[in-house]
Amino acid sequence: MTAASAPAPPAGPSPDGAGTFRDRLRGAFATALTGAAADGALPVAAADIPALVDQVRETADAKFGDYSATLAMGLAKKAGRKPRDVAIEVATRLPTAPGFEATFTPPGDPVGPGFINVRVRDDALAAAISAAFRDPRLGVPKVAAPATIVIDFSSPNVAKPMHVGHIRSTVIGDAVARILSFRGHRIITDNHLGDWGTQFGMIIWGWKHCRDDAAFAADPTAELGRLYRLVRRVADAKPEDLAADPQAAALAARHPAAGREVLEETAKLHAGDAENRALWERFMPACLADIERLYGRLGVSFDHWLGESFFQPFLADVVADLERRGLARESRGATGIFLDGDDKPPFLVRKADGAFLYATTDLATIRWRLEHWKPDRILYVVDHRQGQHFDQLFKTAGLWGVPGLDRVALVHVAFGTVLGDDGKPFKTRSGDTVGLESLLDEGVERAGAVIAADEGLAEEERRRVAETVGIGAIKYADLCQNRTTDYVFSYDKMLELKGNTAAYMQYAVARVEGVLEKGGIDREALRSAPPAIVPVDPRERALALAILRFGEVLEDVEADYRPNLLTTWLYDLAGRYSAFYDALPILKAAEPERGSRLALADLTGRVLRKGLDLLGIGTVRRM
RNA sequence: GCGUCCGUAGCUCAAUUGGAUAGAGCAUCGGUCUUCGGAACCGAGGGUUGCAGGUUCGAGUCCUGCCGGGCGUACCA
Repeated sequence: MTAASAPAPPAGPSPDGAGTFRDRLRGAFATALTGAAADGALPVAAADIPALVDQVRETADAKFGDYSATLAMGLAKKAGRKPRDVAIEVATRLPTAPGFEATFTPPGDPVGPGFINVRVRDDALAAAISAAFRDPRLGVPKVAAPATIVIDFSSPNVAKPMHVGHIRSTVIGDAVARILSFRGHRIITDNHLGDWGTQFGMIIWGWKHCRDDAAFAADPTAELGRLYRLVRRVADAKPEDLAADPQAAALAARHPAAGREVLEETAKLHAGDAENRALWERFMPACLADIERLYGRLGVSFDHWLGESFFQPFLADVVADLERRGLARESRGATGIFLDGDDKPPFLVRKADGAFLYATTDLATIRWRLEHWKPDRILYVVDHRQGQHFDQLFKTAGLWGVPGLDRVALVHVAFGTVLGDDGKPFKTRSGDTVGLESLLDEGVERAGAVIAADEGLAEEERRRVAETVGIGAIKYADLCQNRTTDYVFSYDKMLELKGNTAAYMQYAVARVEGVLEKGGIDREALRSAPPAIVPVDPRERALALAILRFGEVLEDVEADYRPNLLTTWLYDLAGRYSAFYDALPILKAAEPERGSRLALADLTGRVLRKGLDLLGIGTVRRM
């Protein structure tokens, strides 16, 4: 079992015309290295070859060619030879690999300490663009070995309205699901709702002691959210909170044991108490309707909604099984697994009052998923602050001995916190957490103001465009950042029309639409009779090469579950298109350039749209 | 205290996981144009990558020690 990181995705390098350029080149390097090893020219074990060909990458600078290999430098030490000699040894064998010469120009002398630089042949580039142009997958190959991957994301606490804290898990998880699915994996998305924990004890206690029936009738989730916040203060009974909240202070004075009573309400719910169970069943539909409306607006959906309550029947057995195997034991009245010695905090699976914890649920969930879905990987798209929990969870699972655990990769896809411009967690001016709904509303409203300058849009269309641009901006701002770092939330930055933003990309798509519309081009006809591709200008070549990196980028995204690699590439692609479009006439050009450029423009538009779609971001024809 | 992540241009962030001269946007300054959508394109200035050592062909990235911060740390999730 791999707890910390994902297994390398199947590279599937093939030397013979299929796959991305990088795949083909890696295949050729594998052939060359295998040959060198067989001749005894280089000390290369077959098992080392995948890691070595991994060092074949896009060049940092176009002047070095299109792809570059750095493997000679590392190999030189093992071989006891000069890096340049090793590079020459490998490079001279490349042209003998099947299909190499049809796709690449033979590498020249190694550069610097031993870089092997390779350039794609222009005719191979043109052929690949033609193929991508006709391909519904836009030239992106499917993985050779599809995996079954469970993605656990969003997972809101249903007792309170969704807020800004849910956005990253939802947006990143959805994008990862879309990308891996397009890559050809079997994806199972599961919304592991928090629908059974102490938060329900709080709202049940609140319901019994301080509910507002009229408010509940008018807006159930708002009233439940109010109860949750209020009872939380009462139960925690922190002096500074109570000082700021007279109502909570009064309640706390009347109910000094509120904290214990909340836990008792939770325990009663878990024990099957009829009254609490009925309340839970009454609250749930309203909670679910609320969050489903938000998912609809975000364009996010799930295959399953197996929340904590679903796994409740299995929890006692999980603990019993852990005890039977000698993993879990009693301590201070609770039950836990001591993973790091007796003096370190254990991984608790049962509290002293007998109630179970989310650790218990997570273990039961793993077992259930293994039994029913037989996944190769389970991804948890969850806040980095829960890193320690997942360390302990994965460690415990590794010791557990449930069938299938030895061959599943459990991965915590962690992400940073959303901050306000003061560098602290994003809050409203009054210090409350920001509701997701109002966050989206403000984004859409501001987007509306930005696009208001366009005179040609009818009111109805303008609203639709504002929704697409506003929500796209919020999602993109999140996805374009390295997911492991915290990021500062700023409407002004995310709605910039230049730079690495959704609006810039959406605008690039709309410009492509504009050109084709202006030229009266029938895109279906264009695609059924594709024009010859003649990339004569360096800017055309750069654009074509970028388009064909789509599949490589998606592979890189999967390797570390990093959607920001996709946004970076999309921004680069849109920039190359702008440079191309600015410098070279399309409609006014003579054949064969006209047809070639029309095809490049159309293909760029489709690739940009597909790339944004894989991020869960929509596009518009006009904006 | 222990664990963990981070410190990169004035600001917000990248950097293909050890590769070639550390890149973008905003802001500042300058240029292009008889607009296929100028919401564009091209360019300039701006850096001792927190500090000090070390490892090697090569370090923002790995190791050690400091300085400064975020987060987590027994019965919430």
